[in-house]
Amino acid sequence: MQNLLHNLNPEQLAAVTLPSQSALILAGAGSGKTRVLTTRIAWLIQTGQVSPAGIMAVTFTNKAAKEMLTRLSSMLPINTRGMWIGTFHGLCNRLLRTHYKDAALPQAFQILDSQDQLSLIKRMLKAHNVDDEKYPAKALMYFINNAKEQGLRANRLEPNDPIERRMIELYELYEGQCQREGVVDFAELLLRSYELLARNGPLRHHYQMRFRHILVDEFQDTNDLQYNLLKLLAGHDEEGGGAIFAVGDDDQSIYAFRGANVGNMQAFEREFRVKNLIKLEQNYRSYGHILDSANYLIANNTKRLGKNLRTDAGQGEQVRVYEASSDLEEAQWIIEEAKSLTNEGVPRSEIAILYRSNAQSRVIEHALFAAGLPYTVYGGLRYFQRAEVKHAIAYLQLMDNPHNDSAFLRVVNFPTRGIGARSIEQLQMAADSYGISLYAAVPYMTGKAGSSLGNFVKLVESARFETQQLPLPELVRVVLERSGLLLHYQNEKEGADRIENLEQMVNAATQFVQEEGFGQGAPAHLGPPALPQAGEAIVNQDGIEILDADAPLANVMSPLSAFLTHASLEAGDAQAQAGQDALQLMTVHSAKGLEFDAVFITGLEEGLFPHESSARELDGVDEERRLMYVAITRARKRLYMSFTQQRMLHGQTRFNMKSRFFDELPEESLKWLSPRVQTNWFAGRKQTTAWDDAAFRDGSDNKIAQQITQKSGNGSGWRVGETVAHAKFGEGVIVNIEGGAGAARAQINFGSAGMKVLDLSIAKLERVGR
DNA sequence: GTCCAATCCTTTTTT
DNA sequence: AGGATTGGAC
Repeated sequence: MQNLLHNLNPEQLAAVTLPSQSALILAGAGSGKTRVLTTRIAWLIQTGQVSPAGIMAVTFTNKAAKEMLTRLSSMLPINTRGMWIGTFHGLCNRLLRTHYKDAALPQAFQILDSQDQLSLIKRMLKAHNVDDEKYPAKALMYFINNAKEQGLRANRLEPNDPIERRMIELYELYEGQCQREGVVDFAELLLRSYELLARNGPLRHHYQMRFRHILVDEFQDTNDLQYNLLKLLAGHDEEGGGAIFAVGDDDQSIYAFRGANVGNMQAFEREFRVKNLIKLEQNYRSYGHILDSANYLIANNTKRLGKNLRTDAGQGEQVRVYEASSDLEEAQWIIEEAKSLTNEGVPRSEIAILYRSNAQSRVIEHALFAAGLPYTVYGGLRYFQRAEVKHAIAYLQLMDNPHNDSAFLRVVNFPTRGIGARSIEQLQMAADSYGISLYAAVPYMTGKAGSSLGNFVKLVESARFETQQLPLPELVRVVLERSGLLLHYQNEKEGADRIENLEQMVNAATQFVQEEGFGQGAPAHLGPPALPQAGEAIVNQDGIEILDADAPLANVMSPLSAFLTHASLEAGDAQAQAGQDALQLMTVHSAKGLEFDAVFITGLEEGLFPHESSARELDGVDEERRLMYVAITRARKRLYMSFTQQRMLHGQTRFNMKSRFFDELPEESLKWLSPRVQTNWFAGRKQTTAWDDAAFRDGSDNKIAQQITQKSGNGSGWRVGETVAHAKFGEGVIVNIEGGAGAARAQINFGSAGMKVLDLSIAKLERVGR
């Protein structure tokens, strides 16, 4: 115990040792949030207040869940298996697998990822001759997910207009289709679990009695359905429920765009009558100037619970700000700074380059590649999402649940086996008219189409038969062969990588079988044992005994089903081998939860960061500001910020003003880097276009700039890309200049004041020097 | 059934 | 610009 609690600061200690009541911990960035969560669990168990089985801890990412498990097992000499620690989706999956009958699901139900979900919707729209101009698949998907996240089924939605009426009908059709195929989407995992518990009193009561302590990480990211699920589990409206220990940071809520509701924090405080609100404001990560910047910036947001980070680490270095002339030059500057950091002894893996959107990485990657600097880009295509891996998975899915139409269509003619669009269309019609799956409709087909489809079915059947007794990794290997996938990619000229990815799957299966505790040689198809290990019996509505879902997955599903679930729920990090010494490139979103010695925040321009689309959304800029807050607080020792006068985006050159966020940072914490001497990077570059001219004039080399203005110049005395100030419109950036000397007019982007065309001989403009 | 050219679309991302 | 998707030609 002494060990457990020592080294905690007073607030952390208070949080860890709170009595068994619901509590809200406002944990600022770098304040030891994960430490508090895990120590709390360990303390509860060690002091005998709860058994491991009485603990449920929920996170949003698999990474966070794993981290928690690792830390816990280093603190306590206990088996973590009895505890429910995982993501919302992972835990719901476990619940539904155990109680699949009560949830009205087939035992081998499969999980659709977003890709599969979209393709199912597209297929459905086509089958019902829906005008996809009027009802785009993506819009419908958004509509459905949104409804589910609010806990609403189609029959509970009220249409406001004919379009919505149709959407609701389509939502209903979609649900029917999923049910027929035996598949569930991500939102469905949660909604089904919610409904299962809401409907089934004895079951709900059982879990309420079991989970005395529910701990929730990143509470600010919960959506309404997740919050309601928690309320149900904690028995909020009922007698004797458990306690929820919620940890979150309203300032780091950056997922509103996908349904997260920060309001859940206030709602939780109110509805659970939280007496224990503890703020963790001591930061152990960053130096003073960095924290001051973060605090100043976030103070511009109104609706906050209020929190200010502090540190004992001293002020440290100022934040370095750099204005580049173009995105290319920005990238070049980053490279030089990164090189000198490396020379100072900072490992490359401790240097992060952050950007608002993925599209920005290309320019930087290009420059890094040219400079020969090793780098890793986060957030690329994940392993289980690669086309060839999805194909192999589809074969496995068909073997486990042949009624999964998405899987069927993905591979029925891949590798090609002479089954064309025509045959598929006929099959589709047959399936629709009988109301059965494509696979089940194959026997109704006649003629040539019938025989080739029949052969495909035979292939799947025989693969299943042949692998009946094989353990999972062996099964995967056989399927790779029998499906013809390996052969197909062997004949393709760019296929080597794909083959490697496919063979990797055998390893993934081996590792999976070991980690999940399936018997080493257990046949992959074998269902769960008839008598699962000890678990309390529960009597359901119909008086039938069911089992508690505390058994390992091995007891509720076959190795194959479990592996497929794993593939959908944990798409697999693309950069599992990212350990090498490389610069870390990622979006600000994916940087959440990470920290680095040195951080570059790039592209700090109006329209990019804050992103232009945020202006249209309610509280959109506030969310962008929180995003910026997250970015700043990633840095331990050194922070860089950069912006550029011009940038290529979607094939067009844009001239942006520097981000408004610069005006919200404390001046004394910023160090505006003096313009550097021009490097010979520019040498030899053609100067034919206005863009190139502008690229030369970053203010760092005024002589050259003036010369060029005079030579090529429009004689107006102003140049494109320059920042100017106007008495009425404020600061703006010159986007274009038309006409010659004396009659020049400039198109100027005044940001919030809009785009204006001003006559340069009349308008009173001032240069804004930085 | 396959291949290539025209067309579309582009915020952030996890499960 | 670039990639993913779709439609038409063979």
